[in-house]
Amino acid sequence: MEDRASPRLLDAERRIQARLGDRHLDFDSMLAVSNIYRAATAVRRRAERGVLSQFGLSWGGFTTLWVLWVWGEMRTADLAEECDLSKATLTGVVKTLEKRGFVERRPVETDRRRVTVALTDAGLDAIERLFPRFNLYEGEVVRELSTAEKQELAGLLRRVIVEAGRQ
Amino acid sequence: MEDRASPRLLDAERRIQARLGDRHLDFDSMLAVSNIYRAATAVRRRAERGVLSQFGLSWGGFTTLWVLWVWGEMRTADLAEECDLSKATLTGVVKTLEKRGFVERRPVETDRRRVTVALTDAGLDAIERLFPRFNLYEGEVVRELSTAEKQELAGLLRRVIVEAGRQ
DNA sequence: CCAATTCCATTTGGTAGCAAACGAAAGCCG
DNA sequence: CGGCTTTCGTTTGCTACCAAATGGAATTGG
Repeated sequence: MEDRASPRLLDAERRIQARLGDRHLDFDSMLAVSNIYRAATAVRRRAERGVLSQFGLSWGGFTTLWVLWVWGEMRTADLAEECDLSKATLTGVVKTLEKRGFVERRPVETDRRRVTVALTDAGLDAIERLFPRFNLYEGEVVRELSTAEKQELAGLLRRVIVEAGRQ
Repeated sequence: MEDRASPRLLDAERRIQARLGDRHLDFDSMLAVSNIYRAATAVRRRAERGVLSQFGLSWGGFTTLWVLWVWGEMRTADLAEECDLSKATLTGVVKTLEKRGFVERRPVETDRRRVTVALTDAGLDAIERLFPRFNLYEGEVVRELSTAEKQELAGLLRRVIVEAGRQ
């Protein structure tokens, strides 16, 4: 692999191994995991500085808007689950989206503990204009990969998600 | 791919396409990108709730400790670069690590604007006990992948990192 | 029915993360 | 030198993120 060939990485591996003494180092797993994290950071950063900044949205804000667009009005708990956020975090994100006028909270008549969240007209307009651009951006960051490689990547990651998701 | 086969995902794809009308949807890129982000979140969450919580460290705190361990005392700017954080963020992380007693700031004699950061004895002890466990954890989250697949994954991600890194 | 429990979103208190503004220190150059 | 510019790390102001605590609302058992 090209990663293996990088002199910088070989140096790092040597240094780590030196500090570990004769203990085992699982370098392949280390590289896979750290690249997952680095890729996510790079991808998020680029999106937030590019497409998303035009609408004043964070990654989490965009995701929330997108989920509401695709699935429609939702209860807070389900929305959090779908966005892969804690309920506490979602409360904050929704607050920000409300401030921007993209989203509104609606009390549930039958159960006054509950609240649903739905897109406003402005929110609908924003996501409809934003999503095609976001999808183009997604295509750009994986432009170096063939269709088969994109699917391969998604599949490998999916297995990691499942494994890491167990508790 | 199994992703393709999931009825939930097919439903989502249909709903998105319905909202897009006849505009093009690059579903493969979308799936690749969103899985990168989901995997990173899952992996980070599991690490912070597991190994890292025992030492009261966040992902960023661990990374910083690890970089200092491998590369030794470093200037703030270089450390931020190596940890893939902004200088501002690193200031905060170092502050937390100082509070925990893992790290210390050292003024640079020859240039009083500069500061270096280095592990304390406690920090060295922590990372030496922590890293082997962390590396085991890394092995666990990618346990479903063969060595070749781990390398394949790392390589694919690397190409995404490079592409997303261009501004 | 009412008391105890469970369920729900929010609040609280903490860390992490960024960009932009700052202030101090070096360096530059006439 | 001595003023201008650049280079540092930090601060400021904001959003995001979590776990745990909270308080109001439903539900359940007796």
